[in-house]
Amino acid sequence: MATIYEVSKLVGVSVATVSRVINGSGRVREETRQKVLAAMQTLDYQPNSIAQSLASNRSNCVGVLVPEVHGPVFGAMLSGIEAELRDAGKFTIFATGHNVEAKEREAFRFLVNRKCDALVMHVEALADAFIHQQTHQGPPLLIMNRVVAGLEDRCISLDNEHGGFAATNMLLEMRHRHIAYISGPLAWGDASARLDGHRRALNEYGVELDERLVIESNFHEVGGSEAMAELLRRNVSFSAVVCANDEMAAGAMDTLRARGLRIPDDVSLVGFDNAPLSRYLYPKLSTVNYPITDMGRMAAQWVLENVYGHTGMKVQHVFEPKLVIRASAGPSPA
Amino acid sequence: MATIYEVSKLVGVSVATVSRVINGSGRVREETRQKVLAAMQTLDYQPNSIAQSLASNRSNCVGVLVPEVHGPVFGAMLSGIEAELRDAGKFTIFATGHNVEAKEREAFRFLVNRKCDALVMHVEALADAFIHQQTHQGPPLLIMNRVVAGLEDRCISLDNEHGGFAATNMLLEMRHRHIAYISGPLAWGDASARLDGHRRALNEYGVELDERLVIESNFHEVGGSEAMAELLRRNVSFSAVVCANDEMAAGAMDTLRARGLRIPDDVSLVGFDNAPLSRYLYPKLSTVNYPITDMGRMAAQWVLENVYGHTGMKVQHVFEPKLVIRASAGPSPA
DNA sequence: AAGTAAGATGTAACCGCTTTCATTTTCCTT
DNA sequence: AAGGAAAATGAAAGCGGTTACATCTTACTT
Repeated sequence: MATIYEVSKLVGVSVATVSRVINGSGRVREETRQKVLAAMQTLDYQPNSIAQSLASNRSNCVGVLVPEVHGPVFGAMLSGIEAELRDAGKFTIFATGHNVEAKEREAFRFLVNRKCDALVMHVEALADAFIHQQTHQGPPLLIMNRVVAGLEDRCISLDNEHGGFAATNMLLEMRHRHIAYISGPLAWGDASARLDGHRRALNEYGVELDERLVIESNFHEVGGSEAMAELLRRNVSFSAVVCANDEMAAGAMDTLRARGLRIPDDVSLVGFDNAPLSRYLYPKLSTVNYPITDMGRMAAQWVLENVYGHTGMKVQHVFEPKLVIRASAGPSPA
Repeated sequence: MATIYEVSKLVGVSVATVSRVINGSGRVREETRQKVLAAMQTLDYQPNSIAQSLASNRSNCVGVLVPEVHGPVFGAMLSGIEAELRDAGKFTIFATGHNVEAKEREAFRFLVNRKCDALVMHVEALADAFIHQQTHQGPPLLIMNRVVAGLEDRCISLDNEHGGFAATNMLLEMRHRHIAYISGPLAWGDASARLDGHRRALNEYGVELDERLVIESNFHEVGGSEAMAELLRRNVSFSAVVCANDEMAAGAMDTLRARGLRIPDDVSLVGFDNAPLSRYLYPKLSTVNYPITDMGRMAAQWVLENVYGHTGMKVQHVFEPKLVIRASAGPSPA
């Protein structure tokens, strides 16, 4: 593969000049520029990006740290980030942390080591303190889906509380008054914020929350299924259930159906995330849209603006979730 | 951040020695090694991987070129690749090609440019000729989900024909004789291989294929839905349908339900891929498992063995799909 | 036409590491 | 104790770019 040196020799200029035309930096006479460009063509020259990185101390790589690569949420997020960055000629490297502190730490080091110019992180286990500390060294950090106090301008998140509110509010408007809630792990910020929204909605309607109708689960299908079974076992009547994500709603739906309960005739069901699966369920699941691809794209824009000096990016830090109304929720029979 | 130079100064040896202990290359007296290790600790030294790459002409990056980042198939594949590579301390960079030639070409250049040590590609639009040509230059290529003549040992693929056979065979064993088939774009190798399997199964049972029961669609949900509508319009009776992927099966299911047809009582349905959504459908979809995560992992192992000289990897080039029997297919009513 | 500032280009140090080859040490062998 | 092979280490030349600074050209200005 041709090097910058060969190009410079072919044109009869110094490597500095070639470098200038490659980067559009400094001034080069138009005539020279054309000659260099032509030589690059003939030699099929491509700058060695590793060498560029070493010399310029900039890798053109953005690291993305997610719990998992696949799955509706992270896949979509990665997708948004990659699309936006690649349009800008930047590379995306990723690593997974599985929401386990040790792994998140390791993945973090892994990416920092690679001299990523910035890191977009969706981490659950790493403490705020760790994040704060890292902002004083190493690459700029952008935190997804979590608000770290004092670093709000480096966070992109969903207004989970509002989403939880909207879900429950819709059911209340449909005259449901006995609404169960299957939550995610309350140690996680998003799960507890969603539940807070649920609480507020009930409160605004003057409906008292029956704690027996709230169950903490794990965001997984099986968890939702078991939670629903437990809910039925408690023998406290309810006409609707809010699940803190769609997967748990899928599990809950399974259990309801197995017990011969009809949806939405006997029980209305609302999920959260608007994951692809929500459209595949039968009946199709009413849910709260989580614009994760857009948020990924926004993360990329933040990086482009704050790290690569692009301008004209309008970064939005908090996204409002919107209701997606489908068939799984209907008016209260009572 | 500390450099190798500072470490060498602290210990009082040359950078060459430090480099040797970092890489475990060459011989270093145990005592010296310990001192170097200690110094690395105190300085919190981390080798600059960019510099390592430049000097060693090895980036420790593997490029992955997929049509999309998200979605059940590619997400899972990426996941398998990343997990395996990271355990080996390698980085994964990815880019998307959207099955469009120009984009695949661009993504390819993008990754090659980054000096990836190897490329794992799931491409549809790039011609065999292009791939052949690239094997003579640039990084080693591994092709996913496609068999390029003459490069079989650089391909990892699913035996799609066998999968198609298995799906139809199961229905035949359930005494179905009028089996419709909704195919993917026949220009794509996997789609046509699956249909070939269908043909062979019918043939082995001595059932003649009615061409009116075969429809070419696009692998998408809406396509499956429309294809099913068209199938019903043709007014050729059938008691079962094989869909070349689960998404189309989901669409087909929608249409069937809208027409008041019961599954599997009136029509049995079989999908392909065993994507997550297949479990969410109602009734749960019988399908053919596509072990894509394993295949991704295998791709990574191929790279580790053939590029990074790891040994003991057992690379399997062709994977056998297996039936996943669920509720959407039952015995023929006739 | 001389003086000068801006423009264009070149020189060479440097980025942080790997690796070849030469040199020095160590440890046997006899 | 001398000789020599093997082991350990060091010196220095890259890897392919970027960039500060120096130098040489141009094009004005008066």
